Amino acid sequence: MSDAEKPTLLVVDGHSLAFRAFYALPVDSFTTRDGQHTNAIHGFLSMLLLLLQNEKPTHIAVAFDISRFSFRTREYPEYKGTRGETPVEFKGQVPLLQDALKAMGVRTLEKEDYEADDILATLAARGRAEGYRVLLVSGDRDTIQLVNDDVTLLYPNTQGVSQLKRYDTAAVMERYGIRPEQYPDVAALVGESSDNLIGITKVGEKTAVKWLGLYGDLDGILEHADEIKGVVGQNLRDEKENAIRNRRLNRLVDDVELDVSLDELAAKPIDIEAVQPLFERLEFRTLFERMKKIAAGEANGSASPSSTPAVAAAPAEDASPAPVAPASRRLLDEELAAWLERAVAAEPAGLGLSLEVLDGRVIGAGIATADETVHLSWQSGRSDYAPFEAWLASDAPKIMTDAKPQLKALMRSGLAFDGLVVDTLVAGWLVRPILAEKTLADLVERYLGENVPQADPAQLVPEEGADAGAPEYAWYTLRLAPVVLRALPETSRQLLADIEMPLVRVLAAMELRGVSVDHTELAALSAELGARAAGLAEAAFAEIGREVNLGSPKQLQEVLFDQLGMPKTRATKTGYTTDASALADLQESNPHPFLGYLLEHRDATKLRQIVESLDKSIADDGRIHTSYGQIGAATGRMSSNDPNLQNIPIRTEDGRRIRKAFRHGTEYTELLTADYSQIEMRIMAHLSGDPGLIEAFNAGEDLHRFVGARVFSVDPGDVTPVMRTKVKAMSYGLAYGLSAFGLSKQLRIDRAEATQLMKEYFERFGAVRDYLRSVVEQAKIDGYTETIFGRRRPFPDLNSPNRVHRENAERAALNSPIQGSAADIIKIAMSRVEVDLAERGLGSRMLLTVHDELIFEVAEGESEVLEEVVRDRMAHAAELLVPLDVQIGRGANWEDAAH
DNA sequence: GCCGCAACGTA
DNA sequence: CGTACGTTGCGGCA
Repeated sequence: MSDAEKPTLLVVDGHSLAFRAFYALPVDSFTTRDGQHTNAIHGFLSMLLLLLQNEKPTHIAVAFDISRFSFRTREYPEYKGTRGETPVEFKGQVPLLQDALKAMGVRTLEKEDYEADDILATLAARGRAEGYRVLLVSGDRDTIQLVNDDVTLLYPNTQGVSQLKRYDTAAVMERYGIRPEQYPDVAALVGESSDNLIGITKVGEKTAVKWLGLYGDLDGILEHADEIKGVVGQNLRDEKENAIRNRRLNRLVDDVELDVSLDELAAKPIDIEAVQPLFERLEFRTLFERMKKIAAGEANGSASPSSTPAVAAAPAEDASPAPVAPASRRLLDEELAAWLERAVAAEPAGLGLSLEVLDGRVIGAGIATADETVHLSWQSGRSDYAPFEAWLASDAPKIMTDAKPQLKALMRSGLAFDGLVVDTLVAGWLVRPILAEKTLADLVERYLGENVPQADPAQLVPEEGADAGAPEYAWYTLRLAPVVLRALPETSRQLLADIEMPLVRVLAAMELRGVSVDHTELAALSAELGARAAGLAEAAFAEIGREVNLGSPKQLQEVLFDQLGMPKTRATKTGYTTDASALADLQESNPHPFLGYLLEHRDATKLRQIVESLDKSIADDGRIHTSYGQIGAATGRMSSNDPNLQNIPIRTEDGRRIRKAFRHGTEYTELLTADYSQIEMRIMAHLSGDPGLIEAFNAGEDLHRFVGARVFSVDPGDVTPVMRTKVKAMSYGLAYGLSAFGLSKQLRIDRAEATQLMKEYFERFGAVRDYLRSVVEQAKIDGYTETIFGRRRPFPDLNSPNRVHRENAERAALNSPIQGSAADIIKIAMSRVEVDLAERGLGSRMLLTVHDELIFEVAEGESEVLEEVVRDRMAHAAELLVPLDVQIGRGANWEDAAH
């Protein structure tokens, strides 16, 4: 019998697919008038209808888990133990889904003590034996083992359930490099965090696959475990029981007793009348229409396979050929002027622009409309390019990709620029602030589904007359913009236009300015720290009678735990931690001079590293030019790199000496620093509306004293330093999702006291707790959090069955609106300050930003006016329920300028 | 030479 | 068992 003649058995893992649908679809769009959530049902049925339409199964079953307990949990209670409670919003949908399936004539199956996957395995085996083509649909990777010539797995991708990836034997081999039946061996070695199965340390998919290639299967690998060298070999020998257990648990049972025959699973024609009342109740109008069509089609007996597969093989094969950038022309003078005028009129949303940069200077440009591109070279002082320069300087809208380095080149080349309306890279980051696309080619692939020919960056040297990439980049950029913008919610578009786009040139200017750093001072400090570190190392070696590499955690572990016999510290992936807090604990329990020397040595070498790297970063102009990452941080913050100027030490005396080396340039009289005090707490007061916290800020009293007075029920004057420290730690920890455990550890108080402190705190500031809870709740529903200015951050892990992942996501989620809103605010302030300084014609300039702090270089006689501008612009960047307080200091260097 | 990890600096 | 980053050196692997 040929495949086409075989009957097709479709078996769906109901729970796993409905669960995926639950998280893939926004719950608020799928709630009936009487409040019943239907997103899981809708997503599931929508997928099922597609499958019915396209796969034309002759037999269908949907398998469900009865509970989270099965023979596996009896055998290994921790199995799937990290999975949290199923959300009630989901649970309530399962019976309705089962009702809907019944009404559709689809048989549902469940079996006490087994998981749905075992039912899949059983039906797959039976189907195969009885000559069926079997299609399995499951979101559980364990089902990969069931794939063979007759059995195909359809696996949902991360986006949801409407797109299923088809895994036949070849696809499994391509994706994993192994045969399907070997998959459980890989999973057993690697572990499966969602099932709470721990694998062999340091063994990932690659290693596991390599071993399988060498030894065939898990048994073979274990037999030859002695031959495997290195740490991983030892890990395998030490932890082989894990792998054996995992393999036992991930083997699906393919002979579950089911009181149903395959014949009984024969697909019945959909009885529209039976389905109608339920679909009406669920308010599934379009779904009902689709179903009617399918039912009608079935009645017509159409059996030919559909030409539109619901199941996407990797890339679409029938896609029309990707459009190619129009050939570029070279234009000058009047021609160029005329073209630009036409182009600007033709593309009211903006022209695509890509600049060619060599050694930091502009040497050419590509400009694009939808169907034309122009390529031009540029040299300073040539009149031919006047129209181009005028266009650049005008506010005619321009669309770029990764504009910042190009704007820097423009600035260096003395070209005025205005009118940046979209940077597709920044826009793409707003769409996906985590894992954002990093290059034009990434963006084109994701949003246009095309490949940029020749992925060379635009900065390559173009031969005069040769076809460089700039016109093509400009053209792709132009086409990208509307697609990326469409992916942005309205609030984010506002954010892009009002905050991010103006910021691009501000950051470019700051990078160009750099900050003056005194090499002599750094060199002296480095030498001093080096000498100190050497002395400390000597002393440390003398204590243990040998020389080790103090920078090697591994060697330190030998010293501490083997040689000195100290108690083991907290475990890490590779052994036991030797971090500073652990060493401090050891020093308390097992005092030893070695520990003290080691800690001091760490401090000295760390500082020296920082000093050295800063020193190396000083450019010829005597200044350090950091780069700001506008699209680095998922919360919306900027980052700083090459070098990172946002982590210059401040807490220790030696650290502060580094800040002394950051000073004003020769044309300037001093540095000015301005920072927001307690901005995150203020944002929390605003977002939570907590009356107590709002009062605290409006009272103008020391925040921690005020809060301490409330929490400990004493007068503000009677708040002791200890009390103040405690509430301060609590307040700061709040925004990070601090637990009682973490609080107790940080304050070195016992758990009970920490719990009590939190209780007292929340009794006085209950709205804060309510707010933090609501952030997480809302994010679970929406799938993202939002800042005051509408910046969104998605949280796919918030509903992860893995507890560790989920709780991490929860803390990140509750922190995100706070940290992100602070970022929004300082970004607004930066742009406004920059504009204001320019408009007033001041010579003072903004150099650095460190999250809630801005550092300026003060021009002669501008001290007061600068302070006024900065304070005003920062304080009024946002109007919150509490005032934004700005602290300003001035001094010859960064340290002295701190207040 | 690349990579993951531990450690540690800042807000 | 506290969020967000970037940088460094070590050690294992190729």
